[in-house]
Amino acid sequence: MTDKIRVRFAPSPTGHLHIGGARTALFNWLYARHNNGTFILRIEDTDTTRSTDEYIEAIIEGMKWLGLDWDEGPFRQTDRFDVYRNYADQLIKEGRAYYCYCSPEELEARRKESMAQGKSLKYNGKCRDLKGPVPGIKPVVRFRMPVAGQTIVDDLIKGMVTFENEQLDDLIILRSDGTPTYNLTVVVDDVDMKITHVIRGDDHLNNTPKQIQLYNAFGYPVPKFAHLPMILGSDKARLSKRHGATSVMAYYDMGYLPEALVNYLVRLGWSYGDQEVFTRDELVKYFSFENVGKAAAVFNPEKLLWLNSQYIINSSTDKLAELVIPFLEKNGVIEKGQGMDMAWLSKAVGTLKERSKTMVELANSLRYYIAEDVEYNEKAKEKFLTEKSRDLLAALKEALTAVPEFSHHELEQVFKSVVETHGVKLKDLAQPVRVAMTGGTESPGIFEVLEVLGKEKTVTRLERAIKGI
RNA sequence: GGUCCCAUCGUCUAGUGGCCUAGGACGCUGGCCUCUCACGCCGGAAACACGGGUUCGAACCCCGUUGGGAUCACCA
Repeated sequence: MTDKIRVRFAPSPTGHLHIGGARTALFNWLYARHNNGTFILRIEDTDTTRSTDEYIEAIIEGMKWLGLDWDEGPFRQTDRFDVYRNYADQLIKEGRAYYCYCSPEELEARRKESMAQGKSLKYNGKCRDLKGPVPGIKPVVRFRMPVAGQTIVDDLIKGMVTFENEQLDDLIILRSDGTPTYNLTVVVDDVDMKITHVIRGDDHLNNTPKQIQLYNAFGYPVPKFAHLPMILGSDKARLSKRHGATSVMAYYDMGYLPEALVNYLVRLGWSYGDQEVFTRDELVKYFSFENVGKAAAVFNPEKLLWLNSQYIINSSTDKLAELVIPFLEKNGVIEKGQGMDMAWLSKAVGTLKERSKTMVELANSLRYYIAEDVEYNEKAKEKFLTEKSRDLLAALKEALTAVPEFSHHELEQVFKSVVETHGVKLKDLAQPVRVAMTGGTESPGIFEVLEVLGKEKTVTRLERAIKGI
């Protein structure tokens, strides 16, 4: 029996859950679920000046929408300051950490100088061997890094990565106000929460050897690491607001299904042969770090859009009908809280789902089914609502009023006979009717449209079209 | 600048020394289907960054070059 796998997603609440964070969370979640492990949510809010409760809520909202459920937490680091203090005190007592009285200005000046001389920017160790305190200055606490030897990170994705210890900086673990910094809190928490695998973005790879030294100092076993490659924008720079929407919930607003985003994100860096579309169960079943690539990936909105359209096509019309309601309220097609005939809506959605790439598109197309009247596209009206089509439309209206049942089959018969008696092609009738019904030239099959619309609306719209010619 | 990471079509990727004349997907594009638009189906253009090795044989292994990225905070 091996130990149970425990992983965590540890966002800092200084912004919404963004695409990169969501993917990190997703890979953690997948690894936990694949191995029947435990997924922990930990909020790293030690930067009290930038962290807010609103962002914590936003992150939780995003995770819930994506269906990334956690087993423990959310824990907040601000609730655990005394824990970190104890660990830091222990290091000071053992001489593995020391007080540093250098001022931020002094440090900054030294960094600039090092930069100018082309040297590494690490701390020069000025306060390393200070005998007593410097009066009048509140010191920070620095961790004493080993100055010789190497630290090797054994990474599940990158392989063995070797760092020279002399490159490692004496990092600050306690600020001058006594609050702990990131490098202390992650290690302490990962130790405390018995994290077995640290899965995070590879922007943390350079921090890892320093953290390993901290684990060593505390005498704890080092967890396994997996550093995921970054997500880039189309210009190959790290994905940011400049590249468009980066907040996960912005994708909800744009009409994306969470399953599609999840599928897209997991394929950014991970693959399973040639398969492109996965169910969530398949993802959990197949996931492995062996199939995670090492190279950074460019975020490609077109492919996400295609995946979304696939998920819409493959979703049941009942589900889609439920999901589209908020979008109909938002675009003003229905009133908030207005009752809907869900069976009918579901049928309407069925005619539209394979031509809607997003829920927003679906909701917009639904307008001509639901609204009392349609607005003509000027060009469409000009081209198809003509003298020539007036008689056809009139004949159709006549024939339709006699039809008892508005079914696909019945409607097809009626159209056929009208077309035949007038010696025209189906398209000569279908397009004008389409404009009369939807206002435009693109829509589902005309028989489907009429079936959903029903007799009353169909006849009314035909009359209006004829009158308008 | 120091350190670290990375490198297959425009993009996401398959490929783990012979199955590669390099496969799939998005996008682009030609056609079919057809009452329009989609969906779907069939076809096309499109890549191993470069240079050295190793080997009978290299997209795959090694070295270098080039190019990209990350990081070097009293941020996380």
